[in-house]
Amino acid sequence: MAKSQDDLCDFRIIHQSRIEEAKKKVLAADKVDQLAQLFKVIADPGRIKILKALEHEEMCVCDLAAFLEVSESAVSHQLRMLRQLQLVANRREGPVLYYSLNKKIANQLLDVGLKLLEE
Amino acid sequence: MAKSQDDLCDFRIIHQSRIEEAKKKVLAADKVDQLAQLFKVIADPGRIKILKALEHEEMCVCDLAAFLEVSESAVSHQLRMLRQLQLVANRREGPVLYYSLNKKIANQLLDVGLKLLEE
DNA sequence: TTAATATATGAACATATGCTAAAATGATAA
DNA sequence: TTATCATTTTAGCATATGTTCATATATTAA
Repeated sequence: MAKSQDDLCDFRIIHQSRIEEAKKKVLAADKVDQLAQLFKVIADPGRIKILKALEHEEMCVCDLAAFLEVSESAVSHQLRMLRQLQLVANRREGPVLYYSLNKKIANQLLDVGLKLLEE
Repeated sequence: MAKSQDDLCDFRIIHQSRIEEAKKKVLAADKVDQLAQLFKVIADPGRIKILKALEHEEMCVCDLAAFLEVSESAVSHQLRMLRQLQLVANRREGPVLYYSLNKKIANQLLDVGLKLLEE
């Protein structure tokens, strides 16, 4: 992992030392990508409303569709994203799937976001 | 704001009471949209790296471009988004703009996100 | 003033995202 | 078995996003 002037060919460098410092302290690339993915999943009004609604009690897909006033298919797509990151989990009761929060810290994320908006 | 069966025409309702509860407790629509916008801005590997880099010290556009290994124009576009939400601020010294964090709580958001990924 | 530097902006393009519609799955009841 | 219900999945399309390239702005130096 040699550092040389050659690495810099394309950039005007004003503060080489700051760049080195930043590179030393940067998060691992896969962590950054996972973080971005997480925020991308939360960055949607519908999915935010789902997380907030499930804070109170579990709900089935059909309930959530009525609550959000969108199609069940659309809700199902959104739930899949939340499921992939394990932010929600489901429980089957006959043909009905009940969704609930799987990571309370996800809603903490929403709360910190709200606090930021107030500042 | 009358509630009647007519409101339900498009949905099969399984748990009417849960839907009512969720509607009562839902965040204001504009808050939800602002939150989504905030997370959207943070939901990008480049912008996450910028916020993390600025945690240590202020940097100019050219430094950030070298650090991220993308064009200065691309960085500038990303900085604009961060600026619009006032997550970063800049200070001019001659022709050079130095960017710094404007809301530390933004990086708290990243930390909570990282914690969530560990769970 | 002109030229050079640092950054910002606008337009255009490629990719990603989120919805709808239709078909597929899984569970239950007849 | 067949039929039905709740949900998921696939495909297609419209919109959103992020980058590049070219141009514009702001500051400084000559």
